[in-house]
Amino acid sequence: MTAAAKSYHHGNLRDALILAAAALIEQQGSLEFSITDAARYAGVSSAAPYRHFKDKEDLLRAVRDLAFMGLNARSLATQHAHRHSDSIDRIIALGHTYLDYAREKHSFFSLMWEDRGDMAERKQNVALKPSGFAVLETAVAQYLAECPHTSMEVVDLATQLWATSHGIATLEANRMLDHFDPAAGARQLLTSSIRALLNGIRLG
Amino acid sequence: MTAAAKSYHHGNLRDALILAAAALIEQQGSLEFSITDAARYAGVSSAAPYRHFKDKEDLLRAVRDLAFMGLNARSLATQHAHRHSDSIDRIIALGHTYLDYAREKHSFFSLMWEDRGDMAERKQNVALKPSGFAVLETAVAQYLAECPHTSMEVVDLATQLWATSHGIATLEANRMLDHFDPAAGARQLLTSSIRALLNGIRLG
DNA sequence: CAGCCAATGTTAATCCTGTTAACATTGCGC
DNA sequence: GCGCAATGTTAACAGGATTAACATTGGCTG
Repeated sequence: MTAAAKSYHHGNLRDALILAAAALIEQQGSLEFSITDAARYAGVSSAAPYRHFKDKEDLLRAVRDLAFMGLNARSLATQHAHRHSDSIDRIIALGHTYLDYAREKHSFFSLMWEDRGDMAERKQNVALKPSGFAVLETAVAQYLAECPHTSMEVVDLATQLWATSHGIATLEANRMLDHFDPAAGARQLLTSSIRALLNGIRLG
Repeated sequence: MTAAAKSYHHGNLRDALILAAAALIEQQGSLEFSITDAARYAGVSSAAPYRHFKDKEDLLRAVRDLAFMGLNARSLATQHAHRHSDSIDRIIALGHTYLDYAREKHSFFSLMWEDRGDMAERKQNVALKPSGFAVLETAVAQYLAECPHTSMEVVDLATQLWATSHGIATLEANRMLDHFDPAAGARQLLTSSIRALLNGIRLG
C-alpha cells in the first residue's frame, strides 16, 4: 500500500510525526505545538505518538536533530560553493549562512537553543551535531596555515568565530539589533567582526 | 498590618507573585512553573494572579524585567569597581560579568532570551532594557577616544563586543563548549576574543 | 499455510493548567 | 458611616499530556 494510506497501521508514523511537528512549529512560528495536533496532522489518534516517543520532549529532540541537520547541510553547501574562494571569504560566507538560517528558519533556530532545564543529556547527543562546526574548523585551519606567524589553536579560533556568528544571530532574533539596518545591519556587523577578529589574532 | 499577613487582601500581591515566579524558576531550574504554584507560593488562590496579570506571559514579562535589571545592576557595579582601570580592562571585566551572570543566574538568563513567538512587542519594552548596554558603550567610547586612528562607530563596536559575550555565554549554557576547561575555558575564550577584536579594528 | 506474538493503533480515563464567570471582602474616598 | 472599585475566592470549563485497557495486523514460526 502507499505510505500514508488508511490501514490500521500507519507505516512510518515516527517520521510522519517528526515532519508534522516540524511543520506545525514552522507554520505557527512557535515551539508550542500540541502533540494532539501533530497526531491529528499525521492522521492518527492523540495517543499513537507514545508508541514512538517517550514524551513530548522526546519528539522535540527529534525535530531539533532535524534542525541541526538542516543547518549542517547548508554549511556544507556553502563550503562547496566557496571551495575556490579565499579562506577568509569562505569563513565569512559560513557566518552569513549561519545568519541566514537563523532568519529563514527562525523557529527551528530557536528550537536548537531552547533551554529545557535538562541540558545534561544535551552534552552527549548534541555534541556531535555541529558537524557544521567541522566545516568551519576546516576553513579556519586553512586560514591559519596561510598565516604562520600565529600560535592560535584551530578549535579556539573556530569557536570564537562561531560565538560571534551565534551572538549576532541570537541578538537579532531577539530584536536587539533593530536600531541597525534591518536588511544588512547584522550581516555587516558580522563581516566586520570576523575581519577584525582575524586581523586581531596576529597581534596577540 | 504587616505586608504578608493573612487578611483577605494580600497587600502587595503583584510583587509577591513576581518574586514567587522568580523563586520557582530558579529553584526548579526551568522556565516551566505553573501559575497555580506561584499563587500557592504567595498564599493566594490560583485565580488571584489574574487580577494583576493578563495572562501567564504577562507575569513572565515582569520576571524577565527583573532579570534584565539584575544584569544591569551587575554591569553598573562592574563599571564602578573598574572606574580607575584601563578602558580595555573595563571592557573585558564587563564581558566577564555577562558570562558570570549567565552561569550563576542560568534560568534568568534563559528567560531573557526565550523565544515566545511574539517577539514583536519585545521591540518596544526590551529595547530600553539593556541600560547595561549603555555602560558598555561608555567604556567603548573611552577606548575609541584613546585610540584616534580608527573610524569605528561606538554603537557598532559595542554591539560586536556584546554579541561576542552573548555568543559565548549562550553556547556555554547549551553545553556546546564542554570540550574546553569548564572553569576558565569560556572566560579565556572571551578575553582573547575581545583583545583580538579591539586589536583588529585598528587594521581595518 | 495457519496461528500467535509483538508492534502499533484506538478509546476512554486521569490529572494538571490556564483562564473566566459569579460571588465575597474590604480599604478608601465622599 | 456608605458605597464602590479593587482584589480575593470558589467552581467550572476547555485543552493537553500521559497512561491503561483493548483492538488490529504484519510477519515469523512450525
